[in-house]
Amino acid sequence: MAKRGEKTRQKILDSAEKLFAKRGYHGVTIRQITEDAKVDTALANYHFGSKRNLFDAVLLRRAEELNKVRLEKLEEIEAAAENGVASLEDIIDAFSHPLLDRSERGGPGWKSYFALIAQINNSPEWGGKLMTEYFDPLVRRFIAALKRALPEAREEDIYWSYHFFSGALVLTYAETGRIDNLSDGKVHSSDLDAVQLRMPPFIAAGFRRLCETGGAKN
Amino acid sequence: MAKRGEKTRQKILDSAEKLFAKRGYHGVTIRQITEDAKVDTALANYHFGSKRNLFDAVLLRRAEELNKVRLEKLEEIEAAAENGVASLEDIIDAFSHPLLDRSERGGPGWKSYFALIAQINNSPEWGGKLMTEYFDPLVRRFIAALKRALPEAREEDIYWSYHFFSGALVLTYAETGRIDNLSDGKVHSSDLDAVQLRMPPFIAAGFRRLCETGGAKN
DNA sequence: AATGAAATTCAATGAACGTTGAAATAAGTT
DNA sequence: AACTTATTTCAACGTTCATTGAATTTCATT
Repeated sequence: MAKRGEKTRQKILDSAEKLFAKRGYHGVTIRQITEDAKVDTALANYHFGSKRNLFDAVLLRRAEELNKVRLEKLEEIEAAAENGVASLEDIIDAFSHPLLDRSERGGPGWKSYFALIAQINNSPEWGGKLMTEYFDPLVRRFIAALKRALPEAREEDIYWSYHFFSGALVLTYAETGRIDNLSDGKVHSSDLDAVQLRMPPFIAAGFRRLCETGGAKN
Repeated sequence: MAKRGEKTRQKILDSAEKLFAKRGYHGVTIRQITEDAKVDTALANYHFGSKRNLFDAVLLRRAEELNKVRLEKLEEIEAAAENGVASLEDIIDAFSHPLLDRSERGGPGWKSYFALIAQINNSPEWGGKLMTEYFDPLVRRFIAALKRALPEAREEDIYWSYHFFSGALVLTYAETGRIDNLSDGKVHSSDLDAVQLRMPPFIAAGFRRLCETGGAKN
């Protein structure tokens, strides 16, 4: 049974997740993490080997569940479609709903996790490499579904459309509060239910405009 | 004449911009910056007071030009429209083109600057506060134009649509190379001309779907 | 050439960094 | 209860951090 130090491990992971999300990898020290977790400083290195390994462990912990549930959702809607080809709106929802739902209702750990992913995603230091490492297979599976939903589309238009979609989604779960300021409180970045309502139609319309009607030329 | 130390100041700003863009505020040291700029370590503090002030100076240097040219472009297209109401596509282009154009053709300094903005934008540490500080007045002006272009829209739909637009744009000039990986080289994140062609139709279609046709309910 | 302010160099500050090895403690196995 | 291994504690390692004060150099103006 590998359970003696498991509680400590999880406490360190929780604190690391929270603090990395707030200030980024370089903005947080091992001492801050272990102090927040109320464990000895040396335990972070004992359990994870190095600060960098701890960072990877934080990312990996929730990535697996996330990839699993998103894939299941995609397969589900494809199975429900009579011809096996899911609708654009359903694909977009299957891609984004598991994320927004966990950020909204999964507890503070999930919220921190997504805030961290949002930072990593837009940084040249981690963006290309880490995101590819953790999420590439799943994204490729979704892009295949998108291609089937838009059989006439040119490949580049699919990729750019996905890119726009991805940017909109990532900024959403970054939850920086910027839109709260801009709208003078009329809209709240934490209202992810409002996003779940609006993202599929918005993004699907963009996809169709770009991928169905000859795209950029019109 | 305030020019004796100006060359040094600019060299420090250039190196700071480059390195902050690569590794973020906390991931860069004053020593790395001054070494890259080939000036003495103490000069960063002499000219800028503190590391944090240097960071702000980097952000401010190009923000002013950026806000100026984007506002001019918006006023230009509004003046050209017969009723003073610019088209959705034109507004979107006026908002994004000055950024993408400078990132593509403005030299490495501009490219670094946008990469830095992309990181800041998605981080809770800086995102809400700094972006608001440097870009709020301009964005509010654009949102006013969007409201005129979509007179029947509900305000929340405008804000959320702008939010999606903003996320797509920011990820674009982050240029993390992720889409290069995903597309196996069929699409390049550095090909901002391809984005300029596709972003206005994609985003405009999303706006219309959300803001014209009753939005989320359909 | 002399003056004085601005700019630069140099050396050093105390604080904080990630990491480590040895000692102490806790828990599972015999 | 004795033994063994995993975990935790404690103190310290050497390095690097942002910042600073004093000395030196540079340069425009006399």
